[in-house]
Amino acid sequence: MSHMTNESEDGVLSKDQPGSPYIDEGNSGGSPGGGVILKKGPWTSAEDAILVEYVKKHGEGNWNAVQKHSGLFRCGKSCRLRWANHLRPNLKKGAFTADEERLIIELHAKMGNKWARMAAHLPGRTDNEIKNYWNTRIKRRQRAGLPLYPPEVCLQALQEGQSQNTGGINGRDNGHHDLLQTNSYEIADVIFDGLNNKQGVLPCVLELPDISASSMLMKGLGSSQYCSFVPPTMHRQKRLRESEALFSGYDDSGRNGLATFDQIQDDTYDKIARSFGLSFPYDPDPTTKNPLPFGEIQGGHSLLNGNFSASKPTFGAEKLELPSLQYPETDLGSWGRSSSPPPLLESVDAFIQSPPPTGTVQSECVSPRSSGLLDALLHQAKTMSSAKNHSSDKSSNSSTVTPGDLADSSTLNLCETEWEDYGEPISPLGHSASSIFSECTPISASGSSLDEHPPVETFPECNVKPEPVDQVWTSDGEKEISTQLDFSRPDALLGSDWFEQSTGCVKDQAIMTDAIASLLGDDFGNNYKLMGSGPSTSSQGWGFGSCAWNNMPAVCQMSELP
DNA sequence: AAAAGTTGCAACCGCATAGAC
DNA sequence: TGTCTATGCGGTTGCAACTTT
Repeated sequence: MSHMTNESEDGVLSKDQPGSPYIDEGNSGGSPGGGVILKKGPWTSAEDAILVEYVKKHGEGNWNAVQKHSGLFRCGKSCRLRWANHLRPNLKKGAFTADEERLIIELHAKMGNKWARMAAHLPGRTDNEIKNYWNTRIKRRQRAGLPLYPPEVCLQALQEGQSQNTGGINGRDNGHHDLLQTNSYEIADVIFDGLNNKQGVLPCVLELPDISASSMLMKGLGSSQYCSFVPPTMHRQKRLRESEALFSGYDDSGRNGLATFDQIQDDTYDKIARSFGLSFPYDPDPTTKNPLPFGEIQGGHSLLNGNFSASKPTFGAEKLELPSLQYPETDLGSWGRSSSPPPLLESVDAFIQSPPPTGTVQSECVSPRSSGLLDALLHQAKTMSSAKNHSSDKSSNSSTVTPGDLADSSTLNLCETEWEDYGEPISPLGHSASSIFSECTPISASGSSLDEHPPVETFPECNVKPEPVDQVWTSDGEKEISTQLDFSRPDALLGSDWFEQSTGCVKDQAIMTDAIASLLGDDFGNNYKLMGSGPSTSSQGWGFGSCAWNNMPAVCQMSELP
């Protein structure tokens, strides 16, 4: 959309008209004091022409000289912005393509709000354009109750992160190169997206002295972006429309599964979520209360702008980084090469192999602040795993509470408090992340698949009544997910072949199980009892897993023990 | 049909930072 | 070392277009 409404009014000062700068009456601004009054507001085509001409002659840069030499009454900053965002040659106009969208998502998962860096990967696109797109996307997805990142992105980050363990710290440098070839938004998108969003579970956010990962969680997962419910005040019709719009945003024939799944996920949400007994804003019952999702900041404008405003209170977090996987070129000394993303997992692995002395857990587990959300989650999960392992080792010998324990406890207490604060002591879902991960392989190995009913496990305390979903997803007639899937058993999904294929869960199960188990920690388990069952490695824990692995079908349910 | 509300985008501002001088 | 300039970024605003009431 253009704001060039004053085409007749050039808004430029002819070089032979010194001393009488044009000031757009409707957009007058500039500095009233001393010197030239600079024009603000929309650029006119005449101004554009002047700027283009100037750049042709003098090249880019030295923008403050533009005003002096061209007669443009625009500040250098404005000139630079105009040039960079609109006049620069080779700029790509029009809507983002599917591949570009996917790339943006992927890049954002890795970089966070590093728009310029993202733009570098998108030839012809500007940082501002990407930022606007992202903010718009966030708004749409929030309103539609969708997660910010497609699960595939999370999983890819996960896999990449883990591959770093063996592939070296440069493993992710090339992460974006194959983004455009990524064509794997498959059913997991539906399932995970749906589960994630509708469950709106983020009861627990780790709060470590180092705010990196936790802040990301606070601002990312903790925000409605990740645990988003549509505000209850939104009209259903509007939400539906927005969902349609959202879907249409991915609607592009020939596109991969991302479009397909995004297109149907709202319906799928309904089905899946209802099968979990979830209540979410689509509930037509006006009496239904939709408590704010965890992390939802009431009135938080930051949520709308999608930038996770650090200035907004987020569970007490201070000025925070965004939920990004930012890995600036600087400040990576401890991580090795500056050009590489922080080798989270290497570090964690090393950490696990060489547990720090008690009491140094947190300080030694400083999350690379430059890392992104997903990496941060990984990092935190594994860090906690290591910490827990260590502390549990110690606890076998002594009941001494270590600082690390204290941190965990406080964190978990926080979680508990937040559960209570939000008046939702019961997770809408019914399985623990740990159990999910722990069951991943066995179920797969035992042949549980989407084509068969998973064994109906007993969930003695489970409030969720399984409800068969008629059809989860159908795509081009090739991959039809069984209608018999018991979504109260997300492990059925996890154990399925497609899940294994799409997530690589089995491969990394041991690591993840351990990490998640730690996240679900024993401390937390003291307060909450896992409602699910299964050979969980941390059967008494709850909570963070389903949030940290927001895009995992971590299905948890908890109830507060007396 | 009109008013009110919403959305998307261009553009701006303030601040932080890097690099040149 | 300090200053200046360019750049990047988060946040915000204004407005036309669009949608809803």
